[in-house]
Amino acid sequence: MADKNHELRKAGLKVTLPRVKILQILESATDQHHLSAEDVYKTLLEAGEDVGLATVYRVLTQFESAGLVVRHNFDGGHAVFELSHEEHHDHMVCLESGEIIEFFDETIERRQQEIAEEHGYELVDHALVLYVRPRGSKATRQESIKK
Amino acid sequence: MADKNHELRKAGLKVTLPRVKILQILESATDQHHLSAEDVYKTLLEAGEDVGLATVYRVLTQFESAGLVVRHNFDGGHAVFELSHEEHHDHMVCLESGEIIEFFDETIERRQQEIAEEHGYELVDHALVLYVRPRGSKATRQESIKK
DNA sequence: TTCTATGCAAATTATTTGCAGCACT
DNA sequence: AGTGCTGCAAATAATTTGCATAGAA
Repeated sequence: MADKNHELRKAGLKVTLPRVKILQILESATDQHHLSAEDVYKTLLEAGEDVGLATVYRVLTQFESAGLVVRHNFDGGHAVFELSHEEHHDHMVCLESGEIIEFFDETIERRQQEIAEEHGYELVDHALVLYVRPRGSKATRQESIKK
Repeated sequence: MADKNHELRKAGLKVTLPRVKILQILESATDQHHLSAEDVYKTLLEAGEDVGLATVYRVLTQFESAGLVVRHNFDGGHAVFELSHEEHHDHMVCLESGEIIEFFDETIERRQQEIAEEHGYELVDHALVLYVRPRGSKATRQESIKK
């Protein structure tokens, strides 16, 4: 736990209850570690914490700047945040269950790099999301999960 | 032009002035054919047309359902629309100029397909955006264009 | 005439900001 | 006391919806 606090200090953020709690929530979200600000907020309320939604947004944004979390703008209006792993990865979203699967592919990574260069650019970042459905399902892109 | 009207009819949409105008705007946006609803709205106003912003959103959404346009949720809050080309392509966004470059890469397309399958899924759609900067530039992901 | 489509204003959703009070140094 | 942090409410930004009327078939 001194560990976690250190992460915050290192980021130039004071160790406060909301920040520690939010970090905990992000860490303990094992099954689905992509949470929206609203998700985090609800979890806090359920835990009996008295934290405002505005603070959740502020803290998540600070964490993002500090590199502690990554913000994703998948389709569907709201952003989701995940604790930043050391290793980069992309995402696959199941249109039927809303489940998010992570993957990493060396070939794709390399090609992206090359493509940017071929066009005279330098690759800074990228966002790749595969929208998929279980084999045989009829789920379409339109009916994306609103969750 | 009977051509365009036919496109609309084929989509089950009546040929009305707002729809025809919006289609024209999308077609004539040669240099940068990725327009936000607001962009389209402004262009209409400049052209002296009396069309409401709500209608622009409604029409663009209808066009999307009809497959006439594609909606992209790049970072930065607002969606952009482009006339759907027959051939699929992905996008590269220059963090410095905001310019959007299109590209297509067979290797990446194939790998995406394979990856979905390896995980037991069927690929329905995907979104790939490369955020790039001119060689030597210092532009970062954070300061993305707000345009 | 019969619906569909549109304009306008009000409603929503996601997120940000202003501000007065509290906390820690 | 000083500066950072927080909750709450009000402010934005993007997009959607309700409703009475104008327009296409």
